[in-house]
Parts: sequence; C-alpha cells; structure tokens
Amino acid sequence: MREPRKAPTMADVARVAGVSAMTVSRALKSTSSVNPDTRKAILEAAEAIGYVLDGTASSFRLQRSGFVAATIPSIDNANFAATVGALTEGLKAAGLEVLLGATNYDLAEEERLIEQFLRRRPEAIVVTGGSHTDRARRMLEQAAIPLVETWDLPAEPIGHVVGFSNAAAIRTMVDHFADAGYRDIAFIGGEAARDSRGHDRRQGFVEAMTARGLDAGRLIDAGPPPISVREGALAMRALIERGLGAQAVICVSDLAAFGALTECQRQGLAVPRDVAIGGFGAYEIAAYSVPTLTTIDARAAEIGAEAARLVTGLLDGRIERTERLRIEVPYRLLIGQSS
Amino acid sequence: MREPRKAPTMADVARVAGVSAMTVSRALKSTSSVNPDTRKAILEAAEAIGYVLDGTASSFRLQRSGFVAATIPSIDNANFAATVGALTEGLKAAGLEVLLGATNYDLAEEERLIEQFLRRRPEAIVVTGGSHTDRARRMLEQAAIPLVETWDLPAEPIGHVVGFSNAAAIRTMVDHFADAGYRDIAFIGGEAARDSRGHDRRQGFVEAMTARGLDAGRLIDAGPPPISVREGALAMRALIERGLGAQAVICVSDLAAFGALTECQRQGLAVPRDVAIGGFGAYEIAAYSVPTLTTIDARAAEIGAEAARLVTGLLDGRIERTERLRIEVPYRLLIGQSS
DNA sequence: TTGAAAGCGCTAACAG
DNA sequence: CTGTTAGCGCTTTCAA
Repeated sequence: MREPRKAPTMADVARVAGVSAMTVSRALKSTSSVNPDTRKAILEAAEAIGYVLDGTASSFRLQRSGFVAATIPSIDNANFAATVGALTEGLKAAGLEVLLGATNYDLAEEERLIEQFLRRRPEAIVVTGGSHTDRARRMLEQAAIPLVETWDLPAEPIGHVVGFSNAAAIRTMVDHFADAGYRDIAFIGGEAARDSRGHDRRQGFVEAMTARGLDAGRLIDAGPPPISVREGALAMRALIERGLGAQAVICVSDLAAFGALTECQRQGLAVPRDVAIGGFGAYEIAAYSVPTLTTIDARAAEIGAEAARLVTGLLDGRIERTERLRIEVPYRLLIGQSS
Repeated sequence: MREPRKAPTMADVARVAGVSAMTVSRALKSTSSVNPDTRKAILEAAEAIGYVLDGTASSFRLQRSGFVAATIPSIDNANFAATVGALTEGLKAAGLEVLLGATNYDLAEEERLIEQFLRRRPEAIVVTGGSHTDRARRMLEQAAIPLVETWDLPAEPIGHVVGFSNAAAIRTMVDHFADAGYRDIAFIGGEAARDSRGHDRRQGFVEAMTARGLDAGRLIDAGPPPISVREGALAMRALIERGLGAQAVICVSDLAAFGALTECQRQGLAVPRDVAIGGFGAYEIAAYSVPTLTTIDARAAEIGAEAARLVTGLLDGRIERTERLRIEVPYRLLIGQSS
C-alpha cells in the first residue's frame, strides 16, 4: 500500500510556487492579503503535492491547541451523547474541537484522563459532575484554563457550573407520585460511591419521602453503573421476589425503568395498574415503550449548548474569568402512561 | 477565579531544581538514567510549581501526535460506541489516543472532519464504512498513514478493512424467516444514499427474497438516518395503514424494530402471532423487550478491537504496510421471541 | 550522569 | 503585497 513518505511542508509548497514560506502561510489564511494570482498559484502547488497544513506546528507556534477537553462517564449514553453533540456544535464556530474521553464512572480513570488531556494543552475543559479525586481537583485548578462542571450543582465547584439538582428533580417526581395517591414507593438506583448523580437522585428520593412522612426505606441497589435495562430488570425482579410491597417504583434512569417495566410484564404485573413506574432522562424509549414512561427531561443538549456558550465567552473575553458562574438548566417532568 | 497565567515550562522546573532543561526532560522519562537524588529534586520542583509536560511541544518535536483519528456516523449509538470503546482500549497500551468525530451520516461532513483531523497529524485513521467523497478518498490516500475502514466490506476499499457483509447478514435473517415459513416479508429501512450499511442491508433483503422467489417489493422507507425507535414506529404505522400484507417485518436496526414492535402493540397486533419482527445490531433492548427481538449481532466491540490490533501492528511494524488487509468479523444471528 | 546546541513547521512582528 | 528573522517547548545529538 502507501509508502510512509514524509509529508510536504510549507517550504515545499513555497519552492514549487516560487515564493517564500511566509507567503504560503498567508495564502492559506483567507484573511491575509495576498496577490490573487500568487494565491492561486500557491493553492495549485499545494494541491499538486498534496500539502495539508500542519496543525500541530501551527497550534504550537500560536500556543493555542484549538482543543476543548471533555469527559463524560460513558459514550454509550444518549444523554451524555446529546450534551457532547451540542457542545461540539456550539464550539465549531469558534474553531474549537472537542477532545472526548469516557471515564466509565470511575474517578481514578477520570483523573488519568484529565492528566492526559492537560498535556494536550486544551483551551478549556468540560467535565461531568463535581466529584473528582483530590489530585484531579488540584490539576484542574492549576491548569488555569476555563473549567465547566456539568450535569450537577456541586456543593464545592472548582469551576463554572452548568447543571441542575438531581435531588430536586427526583423530589419533583416523588411529589408527582405522592400527589397521585401513591404511598409505598420504591427506588431503584446504584452504588452511591461511583455515580454522584445517581447518588443525588437517591438522596432526593429519601428527602422527599421523608418530608411527606412516607417510608423512604425501599431502596433497591442495582449495583455499580452503568445501570441499564438489565440492571433495572434484575432489581425489579428482586423487588417482586421479596414481595413487592410498593405501588410505585422510581428508577435512576429510563433504561432501568424500561427494564423494570419489562420485568413486570414478564411477571404478569400490569403497569401502571399493579405498579407505577418512573424513570429519568427522557430517553427515546420512554416515549415509545408501552406504556410510555413518566420521566425527567434533564435537557441534555441544553447543558452542552450552555457549556459551549460559557467556554467561548470565557475564551474570547465576553465573559469575565473572575467570577464563578452557575447556570441552572431547568429540568422538566414528563408524565407518561406508566404512572 | 483562576488567573490565566502562563504555564510553567521545563526551563522553569530546571531553574527551581538547579539543573538544565535537558535533565528535567530525562528525569520525567523513566527510561533515561538520571541521578536518583537529582530526579527526586526535579520531580519535587515540578510538583511544586504545578508543571505538566507540554505534550504539544513534545509531539511536535518527535513528529508523533499520539493520535488516532476515528469517525463514526453518530455518537449516540450503542454499536458505534462499543466499537470506539474497544478501539480506545486497544490503543491505550501503545500510548495512542482517539480523536473522535461524528459525521451525522453525512459524507460531506465526513470530508470536513477528515480534513480537520488530518491537520492534527494522526498516526492512523479509522473510519466507518467504505463510502467517501472523492476528495475525502484523495485526502485519505495522500495522508500516507494506516487507514482502516470498518463495519463494512467495501467493494473498493482505500485501506485496510475490518467488517462484515451487511447484505449477507440480512440474507441470513431472511433465510431464517423463510425457513420458518414466512413468505410475505417487508423491510423497514432508510434512504439509500446516506447510509451505506443500511443500503447494503436492504440490498441483502432484496437479493435473498428474490433468490427464494419471494416478493422483494415490500420496502418501507423510514427516511434519512439516524433511524431510531420513532422512525421504526412511523414506518410500521404506515405499513399497517396500507393494509399490512406481511407476516414478517425485518428492520434495519433494533431500535427501529423496537419502534415497530411497540406500534404493533399500540395497534393491537400480537407479535409474533400477527407479525414477526427482526432487527439488527443486538442492542440491549433486543434482549429485554417483550417479546425479545430476533437480531443480528454484528460484534461491534470485536470490530473496534480488531481495528486497534491492526493499527498498532501497522505502526510498530509487526504488520507489513504493503498489503491491504481484510479482516472479516463474523456476525451472529440471535433468535428471539419475535419470530 | 549532565549540559549545550540545534531544529521540528509554523506565524507574529518587522522591514522593504 | 512579500520576504526575513526569530522563537514557541521540547528532545536528539554530540560533547564533556
């Protein structure tokens, strides 16, 4: 196949076009003034020898990488994918690219990723959540670049925040169920330690139940994240096997809720007649399952878009870098047929 | 918040530690020999002033970016996410990072992405599918770096290939349905132009039906990709409204199949009694929907892992760069309750 | 084991 | 409009 020959440089283009490297550089930038004929000759020469601008050299010289680093717990997640998609889109106009990494819900892995990313000299960094290892926090602080923490409202943010209260969102859902007359409500969620958003949601459940004088003790642990359909189904089965004892089940995500729903169907329980179900995340499946699922729309894309606005604003000076901003993206309760 | 001060360089560390920059460089590499005391002092100095190695300068000097560029049609897709996850994992040991971009099923966008990525001087590039614009093909050829085309077996590959025949996979599924006695089978898929894998699947459907002397005319267009639950449901509704006339429906993906399934449920059709359904991709939902879905497992993670093996092998010389490799990852038919 | 010099490819700044 | 010079931060090479 292809020979691993050396890539041509501006000097090569310059030689072919009979100009200096500097003129080539200018010709490739549409903003600088170059004689039209000269530019034409240069572009043709570049095309002829297959020249592609060396962005590594360029960004090194400019001391601007053009990268914004972003970490999410998992790539395979419609919510985070939507956030990243909107972030990428929002940064495009500013000529910024997203360097994406998945932590797999592991703070140690997040720390490794952050260290690796900081070596690439990103111009800003967008992370999911406000929980980080001490070393990660220190690295982020020392990096002295705009930092945005998303999908959460951390008690002690390191940088700017674009998110919402996961606890409040679940409280809203509990209120919805309680107002509808449900008293015995269970919560299917995951291990507290590895997923702060999941933890906050469980916290919100306990708070809301307690505030209403209801039993907040029906907590089913669905194991470590990612908590998906399978985990929801298994947790529901465990709940049914121990005698259910709940008229409603709130799940940490729609995928788990869908798993719980299908488990009910397999076990011959009617939803919502025998059990009502609530999810989280407004995944597409919530709108198409039979019955549709009551859920919380966390506005994943808006979170990414806001983060992009924040980053570009901070980088071009439209936003002061001195104050720590906190942008709350309002979640929405979507009532489905499952409750 | 943080002052946008200038990041410390090796020279700064050297000054603090009382050595030369070169010694700092060596001290940070575990492979070079440096006096243990000197190294200790240097690492402390680095820690003290918050020094982080400038990877952009390093890779510029070394003329090695440490990047492998990868393009996928969409981030929000469990199959491509699995491929990228395995690719990332497989490249980690070689010190390579993945620069990920989504084309949104748009060849023009893919061309833009490839151009952008090539500027970053990736050491290899992994793309999804074998359809590219002419300019993209030219750029990929001229880049003279290892190229892997995945998820397909292109008739005219530009580089190495790790994939499977989407047409053959669907033929296998058609055979399964036909062997089970189904004669009138419909296919729900998308616009041919934008998604070559979807196009090949439809092609496979037509071939297999024709080969068996069955009517290959029941093709329902679900519109442009991404074809998800909603599109599957709408297509199924359209099919039902025009009188169904099929005992089985094969969908271009499990998400569409799930949409079709739920539409049947909404319309009071029993699956598989009234209609059988087949999907594609072995998404988690196929294993948990009620009934479970018959599907094709394309082994998304294996594709990514094989691509990583290929890339690392080509880069470190274990694999000859001269021959065009074609690695076929065998798909599997998974029979569910829906057929 | 440590240091000095050179240069990777590009572009800002200045000069013509 | 075009050219020359210098240098971004690092590591290879050569020397001590």
